[in-house]
Amino acid sequence: MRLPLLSGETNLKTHHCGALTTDQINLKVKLAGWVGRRRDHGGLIFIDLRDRSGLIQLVFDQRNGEKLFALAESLRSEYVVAVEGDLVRRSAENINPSLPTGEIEVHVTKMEVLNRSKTPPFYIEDDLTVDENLRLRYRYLDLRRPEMFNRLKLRHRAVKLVRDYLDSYDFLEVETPMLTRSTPEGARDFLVPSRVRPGSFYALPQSPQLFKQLLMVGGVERYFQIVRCFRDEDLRADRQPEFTQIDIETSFFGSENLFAILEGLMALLWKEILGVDLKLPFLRMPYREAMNRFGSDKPDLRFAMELIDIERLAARSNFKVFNAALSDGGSVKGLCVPGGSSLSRKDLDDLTLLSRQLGAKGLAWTFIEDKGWRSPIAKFFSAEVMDEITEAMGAVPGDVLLFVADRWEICCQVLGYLRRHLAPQGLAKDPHFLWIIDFPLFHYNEEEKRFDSDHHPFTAPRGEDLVFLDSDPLAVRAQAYDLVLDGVEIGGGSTRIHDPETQGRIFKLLGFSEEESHNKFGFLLEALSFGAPPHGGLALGLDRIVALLVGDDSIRQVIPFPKTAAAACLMTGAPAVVDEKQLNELKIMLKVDEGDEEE
RNA sequence: GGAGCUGUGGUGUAGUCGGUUAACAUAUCGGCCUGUCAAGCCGAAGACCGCGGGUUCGAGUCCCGUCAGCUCCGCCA
Repeated sequence: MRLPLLSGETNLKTHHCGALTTDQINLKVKLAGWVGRRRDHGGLIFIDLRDRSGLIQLVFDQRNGEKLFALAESLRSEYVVAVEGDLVRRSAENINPSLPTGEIEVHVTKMEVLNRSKTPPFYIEDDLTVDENLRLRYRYLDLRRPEMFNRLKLRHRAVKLVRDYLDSYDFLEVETPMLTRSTPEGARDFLVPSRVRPGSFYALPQSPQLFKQLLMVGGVERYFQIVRCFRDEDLRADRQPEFTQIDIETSFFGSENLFAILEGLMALLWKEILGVDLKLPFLRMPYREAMNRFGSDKPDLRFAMELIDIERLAARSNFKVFNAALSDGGSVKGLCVPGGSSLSRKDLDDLTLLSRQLGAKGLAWTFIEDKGWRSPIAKFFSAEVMDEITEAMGAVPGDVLLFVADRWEICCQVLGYLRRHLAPQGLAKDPHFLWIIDFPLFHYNEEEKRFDSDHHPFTAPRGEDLVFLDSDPLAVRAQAYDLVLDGVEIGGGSTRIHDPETQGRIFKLLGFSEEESHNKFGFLLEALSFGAPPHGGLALGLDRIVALLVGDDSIRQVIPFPKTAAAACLMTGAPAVVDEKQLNELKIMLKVDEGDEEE
């Protein structure tokens, strides 16, 4: 690959190292990059010169000049050099078949050391096993590794595909504010103090939700944005305090069109980046079914192990735990672990403990053997019922059955967790996309003793469920949907409320007073009253999608400068104490004891 | 807020039942070496075992606390 902009006499590079091929043989080339491995044979030195494209072998021969050779001897790892030389074909016995540039090498005639380097704290090469602490502290060195550069590149390609694809459907990329106002509900906001109005704060957006709706009222019709979002909550492997969404909103579009557009986008990404053809359309599954069958609103469909309802059979037992759950209006559900006989008694105790921590009162279990059940609870069941349960759960000798009897939500949640926990190892990458639909509009918040939006307060209820809005809010289904891939929620969206009257009713149900609604969402209610079009959209988690495309478990791998689990940046030291002067300007006084502060 | 795992030369690891000199590889530095590509050979230097306290005649090892990283629960409209 020739670099047209870099071919002038004054430039350091005419080619990229890894892009050189036999086509350039006999050319004079100028290269620049980092010194990788150095193989010093005394009178002959080989250097792997690395740039973002890959590496090529440089050769220095003592017989071709002492001065240049002495300079080559002084090179160390990660020195930055510019060289000039002849690209030559290696003799047959010197070809390295494991290197893309293994048939060629550069006989250097001129070299300048552009910069020296301290000995790096870890090797700049792929497949390294080094403490993540170090990688994050020296992230710029970590990024020099080809593996990491390829992640950046793949992310760039994905984003470009998204932009071009949405552009081809007349979506317009529009920017929205980063300094906005804090809204109730949802995640904890990151706050930014106002200097001009002391005591007041901006919030960084958790998502551009309201702005994109206002863009619909503003007549944009098809909007998207690759946008940073901020949530001040505890981190996970797939959660960072700042992350990137592919944010989409449409007017006059309808959710069917939206599904089709999104499925097309996923198909494009998987085809262009992984060469995989996705089967369209994606499966759709109601929330209730996902919970009943898989105990999760983001089920991993790469393996079976479905939860089985055994309420009717449980009712025929003398097991008090089952009977009590049922008479309280709860459920009894089971999970069959194929080959579970390898679980030890301690494993089962651990699973029981885990179930308790997840909210269940306990975990019942039985081994399935040729003769039937081997279980502490076998005595509460007739032989007939035991056989019928075994059959209902599709169990064969060698399996273990796990049961939870509790409120329906607890049964689903706990067994769903155990299902994931006990999933077969080494599941192949096999994209099982699905839409989860028919989410409830609300859930009950035990702590606050009120209803919370399951999605967000701007989600439209399903028209036919509107009649329950006052009588039985929990029965109202939302026009909301999540996009799920192999157990990961990669996006979610909804049709929005577009009339101020319905929006007002929802705010009221959520426990906002008239004044509070007016105060915090007055601008939205007002906007809706000026001819808001029917609209809806969704947001995709870009980091998660890229991580899945790359095959990483953690989104830190695809974020160039991520935060640790304690939300710190090990490279810059953020967050950090600020100067007294800065606080004074903001009229902020810290409540922290002096002794607690660093510095 | 809670639970679990990890922390030993620059890096990756070993270190038994608590026992005296903390081992190995690699990187680093020096020497030899003209076809290596994880170059090779010879030599040198490099650790108060995350930090603090305790038990003990004696602690890398046991106990308590603490810090950092990771994973999970809570949390994440």
